[in-house]
Amino acid sequence: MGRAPCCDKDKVKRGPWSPDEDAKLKNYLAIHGTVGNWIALPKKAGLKRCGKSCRLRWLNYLRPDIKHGGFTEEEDTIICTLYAQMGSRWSAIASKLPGRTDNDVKNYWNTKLKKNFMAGKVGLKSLTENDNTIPSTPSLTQSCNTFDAGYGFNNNEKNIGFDQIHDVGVSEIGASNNNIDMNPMVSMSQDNSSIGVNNNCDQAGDDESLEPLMDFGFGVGSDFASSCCFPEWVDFSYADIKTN
DNA sequence: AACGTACCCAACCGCTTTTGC
DNA sequence: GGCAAAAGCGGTTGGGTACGT
Repeated sequence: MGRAPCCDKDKVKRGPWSPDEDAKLKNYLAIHGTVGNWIALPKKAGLKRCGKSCRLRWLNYLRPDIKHGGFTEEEDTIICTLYAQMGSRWSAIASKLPGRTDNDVKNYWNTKLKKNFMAGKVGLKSLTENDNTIPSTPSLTQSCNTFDAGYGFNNNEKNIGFDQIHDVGVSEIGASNNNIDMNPMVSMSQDNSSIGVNNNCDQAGDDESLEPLMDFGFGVGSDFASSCCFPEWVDFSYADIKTN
């Protein structure tokens, strides 16, 4: 038994919205506002639509503050930066882009931006002390500074390439995980789609000792690994952490 | 011109989270 | 605190269009 459907699919219209339906929805919301019950809205507004469909149509298309044009380079950079930091949390990413919806950002990423990102055509934004663009997050890794502590990376260096962190030993991982406090190794998975932490308590190089730490959710090609860089402030605390 | 393929994006689906009783 | 309903969210689908052969 699944969850009960939110509406009777036989009695509601589906598919693309007509200009007439858009007008009805807009008019209703102009008078009554968006605060209220979306499930009851279609009936009140004279629409044969599911409430969820009405909500989505309003949020993704009809809202007056929606931007309908193409994305700017600045927006590209912000999306890539935030994606690297928090993964596919599209609503959170969209909230940093005025006028953009989560659906917009998601579609744009999946169809265009991901490819450009992989190809290294889109850079990542560097974080400064006063940069409010990026939400503050608990840090799993201290990123560049951590690397810097033991391995002499220049603190002013903005970018660390995947090829640089491939199999590089680090002196400390920011998270307090007792299993990885003995000189862990950070390694890329074979397809470069994830980073694992190798607990040095086990024999180095033993695949079974590789603790998956981070999964990017996309198969990063070797081109990407060698061409793409992450700035020092990027942490991956929001990335999916797989357990065995 | 006809066909196949790739791309774009609106909309849907269903799971998770939040809210109200 | 428990439950149900509503809202929020991310993944996926499908129709339309552009482009290449």
